[in-house]
Amino acid sequence: MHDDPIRRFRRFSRAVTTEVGALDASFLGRGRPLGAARVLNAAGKGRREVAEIRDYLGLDTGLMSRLLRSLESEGLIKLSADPQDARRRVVTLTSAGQAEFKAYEALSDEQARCVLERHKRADTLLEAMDLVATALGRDRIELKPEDPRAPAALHCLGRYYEELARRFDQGFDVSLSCDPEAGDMMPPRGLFLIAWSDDLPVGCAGLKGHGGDTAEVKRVWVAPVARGLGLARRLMAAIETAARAQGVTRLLLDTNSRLPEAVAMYRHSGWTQIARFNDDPYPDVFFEKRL
Amino acid sequence: MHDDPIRRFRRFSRAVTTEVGALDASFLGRGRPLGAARVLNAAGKGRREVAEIRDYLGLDTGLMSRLLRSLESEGLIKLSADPQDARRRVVTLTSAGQAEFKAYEALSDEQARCVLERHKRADTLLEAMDLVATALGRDRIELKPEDPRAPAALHCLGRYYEELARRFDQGFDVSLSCDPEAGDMMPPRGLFLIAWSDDLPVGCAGLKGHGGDTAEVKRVWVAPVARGLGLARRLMAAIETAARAQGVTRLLLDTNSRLPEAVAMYRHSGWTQIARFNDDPYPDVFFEKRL
DNA sequence: AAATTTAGCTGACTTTAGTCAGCTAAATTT
DNA sequence: AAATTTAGCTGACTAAAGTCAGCTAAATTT
Repeated sequence: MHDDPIRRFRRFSRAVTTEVGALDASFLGRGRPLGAARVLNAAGKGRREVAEIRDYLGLDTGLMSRLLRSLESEGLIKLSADPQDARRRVVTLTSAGQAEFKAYEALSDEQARCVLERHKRADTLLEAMDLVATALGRDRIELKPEDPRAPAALHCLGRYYEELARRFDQGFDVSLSCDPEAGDMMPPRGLFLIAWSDDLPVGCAGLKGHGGDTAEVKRVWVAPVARGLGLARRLMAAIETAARAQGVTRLLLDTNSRLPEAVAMYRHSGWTQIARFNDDPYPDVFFEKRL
Repeated sequence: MHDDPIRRFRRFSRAVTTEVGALDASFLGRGRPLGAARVLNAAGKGRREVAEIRDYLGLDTGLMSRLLRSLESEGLIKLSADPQDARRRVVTLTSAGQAEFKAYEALSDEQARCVLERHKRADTLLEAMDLVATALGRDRIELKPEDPRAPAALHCLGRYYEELARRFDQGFDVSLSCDPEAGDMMPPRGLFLIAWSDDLPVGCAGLKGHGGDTAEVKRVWVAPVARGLGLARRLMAAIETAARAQGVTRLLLDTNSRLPEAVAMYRHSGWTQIARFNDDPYPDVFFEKRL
């Protein structure tokens, strides 16, 4: 009875409605209705086009217009015409607006700090929060190309290497493995994709090409908090699509029998096991796929 | 940067505001404003006194009165005077009200089911949800006396025994240990407390007395999802207070060195290690505390 | 018994959110 | 160049939520 999944889920909903709802309500402390505060925050976070903000917050054009007017009359924002298309309008925060935005940010940060500081096991709590947030937002996970040397990419790769080191008996040292050149994992020869759940990178996959009709899939990784959401398949499918678009007809990849989930996934996704095709010391299972 | 705790906490807040907020909005599908629906739900869940519901939902008397009026005119509730105090009013659901309440429950259940069914690792997700919900609601955790044979008590004890079985090399079989009689852990001789986080039991502790001035603390357990919140100390303090009130001047307890957190906690809470005082095969560390 | 407190009701009010039709002006299509 | 589409604004509206003063009647205190 106390293990009933539905009951547990609903308990969770109640808890976050109460607690996170209370956090939201604190925005009212700055003497501005929530709607206006949300618009100011969206603008502060870099959403500059009126249509974009309206869309993001799901507002009617009339309501949006009035909210902008009220922020404008408070002297927090300035509206100007988009130079490309004078019908569209662009929001800019005035310095007072910047300050007000920062005040909201500080409020949120402070609340987060309050909750986290009281916890002896903040790391466990955050891990759980990441997992829940990723699961709830699964339909909004986006795959975006990235430079494999960008911070988010290095974050993913670092986690990936750490995990390999934990899984392999002999550990893992990337300098002993054949680490692709960044240029080989970027257009036009290749690609490096990151899966974003909101602002957290939760997975990656690389396509290493050299312009020929064979390319290699590398660095397929899904964060522990994002497993079970079918993200690896989604990343693989995107990589394959990109490979096809780049004229690749044969894909290769190497992996290791200590990663049985990965091996099983490849087997179930149309990959054929083949003989070793490189002398990298880490992999012991090799696959190919004809596109 | 992607590991910044505050950033991660705020990502969680955004995710639940979006997702759980969307679940709430579905209540509007039944053609009733959210306020009225919330009152109906509170009444359906057993909150019968108007003041209690008003307090729970944080409503003004005027607003509450109007919401009750609207539910009454819909034929969903009946209001009557409290027999003890005719100023107070009591809400009763009519059969139409019961049906409507059940429809809301079914809606919530269905939403929970939808989210959970899509997840391959629903158990991991629920574990994380329990942890987050317990952490966020930590200030609302309540200790309540319970019959040690009640379902919630058996739930806690079962989890406790499972954990002992995992921790002890030789496993744990409660029938080989000295399992207290239920009557010894109930007033007036003893006590059995459960820590409730909303409707989930997340900890327990027993006081086993026999009417004399010595009593024993038994079955102190905190659910993994509730650890790090200081619950064990809170339970112990409540047990000690109850023991004092029952005229106990000396408390005993036995534990095991395979539970080092527990041993450390007792040491830091004024307990003194003493020699073995029973022949139970499982404990190997013994404590006493003079009250 | 009188005074005070408490629980709830009512009317009059405000704020916030949101909808909708019709408008202007710029951009795009024909 | 005319017609159409698009982006946003405005006025007039509604619904929901919430506030507040003043009221009644029951209960409690003095």
